[in-house]
Amino acid sequence: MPTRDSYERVFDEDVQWGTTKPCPECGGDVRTTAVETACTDCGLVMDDQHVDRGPTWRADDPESAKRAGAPLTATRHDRGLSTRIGSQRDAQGNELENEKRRRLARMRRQQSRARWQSKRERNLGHGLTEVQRIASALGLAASVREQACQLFRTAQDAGLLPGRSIEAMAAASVFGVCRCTGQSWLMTDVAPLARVSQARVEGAYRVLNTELGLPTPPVRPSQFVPRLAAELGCTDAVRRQAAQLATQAVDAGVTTGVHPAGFAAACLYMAACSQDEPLTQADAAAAAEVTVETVRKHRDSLLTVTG
DNA sequence: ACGATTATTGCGTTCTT
DNA sequence: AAGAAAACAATAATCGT
Repeated sequence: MPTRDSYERVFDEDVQWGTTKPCPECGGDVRTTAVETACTDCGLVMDDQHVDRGPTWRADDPESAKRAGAPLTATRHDRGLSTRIGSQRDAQGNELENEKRRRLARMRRQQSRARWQSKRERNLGHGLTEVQRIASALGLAASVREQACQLFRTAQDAGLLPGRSIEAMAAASVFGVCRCTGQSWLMTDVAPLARVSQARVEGAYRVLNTELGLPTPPVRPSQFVPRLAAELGCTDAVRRQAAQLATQAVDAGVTTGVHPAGFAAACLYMAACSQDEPLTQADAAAAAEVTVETVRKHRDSLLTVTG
C-alpha cells in the first residue's frame, strides 16, 4: 500500500490545466483551474462542466492505479464525505428484495439523523444551502460558489453567527465573495434574493468585512461591461471598446460615486455609436436598470475624458 | 406627417461623502 | 449635514420613413 505522498495527481490530457490565455471578452487572463475555465478579469466562465470528473490518483506503480473519491468541497457541511445509502440496487447492481429495502431505508433514516451531530453543524448545513441557493440564482461560477461557502465557514469559525441570522450571513458571504472576486453584482442584486431584509444583509456584510478584513477592491464599471454587453447582444468590438472606455474613465477619475452599471451602460452606448452599431440609450439604460438621463450624463462625461 | 429617438430643463428624492 | 447623483416629468428638437 503506497503512502499518500507517493501519489501524483493526474488530469485529463485534453485540457491544459493551470494555463492561461487571453480573454475574448476583456483581454484579461482566462485561467483553467481544477474546476473551471474562466477569465480572472471579467469573470466570464467558458467551461465549468468538467468539475465532476474529479481528480484521479495514481500510484507511482502504474499497476496499482485506482481512482479516489470526489474532491473535497466546501459546499457541503460534511465536505462531501458523508456516506450515502442507496435504495435501488446492491453493490453488484442487483435488485433488492422488499425486506432488504426496508432495512436500508431504516438505516438511511438513522444515519441522516446522526449526520447532523450538533447544532453548529445544522447551522452550517442550513447556511451552505442558502449560500448555494443565492449563488446559483445569480449564476455564479462553480469556483465562486465554492469560495462563498468557504467564506460562510470562516464566518462561523470566527463566531460571527451568534446574534445574527444565518440567512443574512449566507447572503453576506455571497456578496462578499462577489466583491472580492470582481463579480458584477451589487448589494441591490444580492439582497432581494435573501430571505431577510437588505438592512440585515448589510449588517452581516459589515461585520464580515471588518472582522475578517476582506480584501475588497472598489467596484469598477468595466466589471459590468461583459454582462451588459451579452444582455444587449453587442459585438465583440463594441464590448472591447466599451471596456477600454470604462478603464479610461476610471483613470480620469470621473467615476467616483457613480452607479458602476449605469456608467458601463454609457460606455457601451458610446462604443456602439462610434462603431455605427444600433444601440439605443433606452436599451442600454434598461440593461443597467438606470434611466436614459443617467446614460446621457455619463456619455457626456466620457466625451470630456476622451476629448 | 408621424413615430421613434434624442436633448434640455426643472424639481423632489435618494445616495455619497 | 451638505452636496452630488439618479429618478421623474414635461417639453422640444432631430431623424428616418
